[in-house]
Amino acid sequence: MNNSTGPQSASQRGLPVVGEPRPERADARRNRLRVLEAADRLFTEHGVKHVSLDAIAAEAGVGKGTVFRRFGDRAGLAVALLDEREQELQAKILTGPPPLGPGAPPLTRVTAFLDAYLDLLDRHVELFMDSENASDGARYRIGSYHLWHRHLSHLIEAAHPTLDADYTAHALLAPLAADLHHALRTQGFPLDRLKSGLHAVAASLLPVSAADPTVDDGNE
Amino acid sequence: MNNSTGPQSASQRGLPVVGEPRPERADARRNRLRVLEAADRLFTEHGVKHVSLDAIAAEAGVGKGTVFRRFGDRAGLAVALLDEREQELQAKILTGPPPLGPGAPPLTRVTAFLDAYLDLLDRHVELFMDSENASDGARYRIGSYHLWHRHLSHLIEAAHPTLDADYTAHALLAPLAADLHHALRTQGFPLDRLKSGLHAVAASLLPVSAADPTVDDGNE
DNA sequence: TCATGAGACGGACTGTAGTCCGCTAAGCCT
DNA sequence: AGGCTTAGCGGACTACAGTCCGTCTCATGA
Repeated sequence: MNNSTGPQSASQRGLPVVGEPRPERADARRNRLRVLEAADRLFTEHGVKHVSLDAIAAEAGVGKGTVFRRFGDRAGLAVALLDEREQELQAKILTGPPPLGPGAPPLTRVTAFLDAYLDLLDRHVELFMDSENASDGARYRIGSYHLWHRHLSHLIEAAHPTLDADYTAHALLAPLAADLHHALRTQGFPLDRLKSGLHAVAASLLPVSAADPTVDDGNE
Repeated sequence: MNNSTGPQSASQRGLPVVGEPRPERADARRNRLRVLEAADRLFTEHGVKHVSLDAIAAEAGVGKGTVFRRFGDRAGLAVALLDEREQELQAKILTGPPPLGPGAPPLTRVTAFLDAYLDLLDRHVELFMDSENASDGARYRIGSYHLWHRHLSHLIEAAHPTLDADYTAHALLAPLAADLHHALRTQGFPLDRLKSGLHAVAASLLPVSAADPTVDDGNE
């Protein structure tokens, strides 16, 4: 899944394509890459929330309109920057080896996903905050959110068919909100505590199957 | 608990006070009430997110600076408007009759709280969204969030001492984020489904005590 | 090669959040 | 009552997100 805005996609990634309406124009591609590089650079240097889109446009040597047409808004730009990192996790989930990938029992896969996501989130909190909060309800419109949701939903359904898997998946993703993560980390919660806390929640929701290893209860 | 910004409080609410540094000046009080009324009126009339703070200041007949000095930012104004409604719930929890108030077994009280909060949230989603998202991490700095958190944390601790009550309380509050609630309702989830979904999560986390009535599993 | 038009470009423009600071007046003290 | 201190006032100002639209360029096919 590719969350970047704009008519790019398979063709830009070297895949053979047939029905795609129109390939990305050369200048468009050049500018897209310039903007992403500039944003990456400035974000790293000054911290995500101290960089304005004007500054990014200037650094990239393009007009402001170009940035907005391409990425929609601040959230869209953050999403595009996170895309690559998230795709890695998405690939591991869909086709990688267990416990993230298919093959392991549900609770094990859920736990592995939560850990992997928390690691990713922790490494890029600021960017995640931008991507989730820059516009109202942005988090729930992003493609990757839907993918995480579908993944959890299937696992929950498999492990416990009488639960409302759809809702429960949302509830399990809710504590992964970038905002909350940032607040807790700032309050001094170590990452491991957040992990084991969430493990305990997941474990209590899903029955342990015979194949699941024993799961820590999340005590301190 | 009173979340409004500014030197108001007990003395304005008719309580006898001794050590409060300085009472609110008459003009300050007058303007504070004007702003709240104006905001309430405009929000109701045009929808929260279509009303600017300039417009509120104008409607209230005060300068923009006055609004900001008093409420800090957009989120602060929303918090002040929600304050009264939330205080009602807070009172019921602290001193009201069971199941919200003290006396009922933990899981029952948790469930009652979740229901009551969801009702409140559903009635004022837009205002809640403003109060939680208008500034980064605002939700976790609001006084009332801490109160809800402490409440759940105590109940969790009582029902299941080996859990990390502090973290688990955050995790249980996470699905109550205004943003998520709005997104799910917009997607067509009925309120009752959100309630029973959360009940199921709470019930699986906390052991049912002898005194708890049987709890519905949240199935569809 | 060149005419053509879809689509990209970019910067001026708008609207809003939030800041600042010189001015005003409330309330206390004599 | 009158002066004085101090909190409150308010609007001009800044900075930023996001829009708009006239201009320019790439890619195509004749």
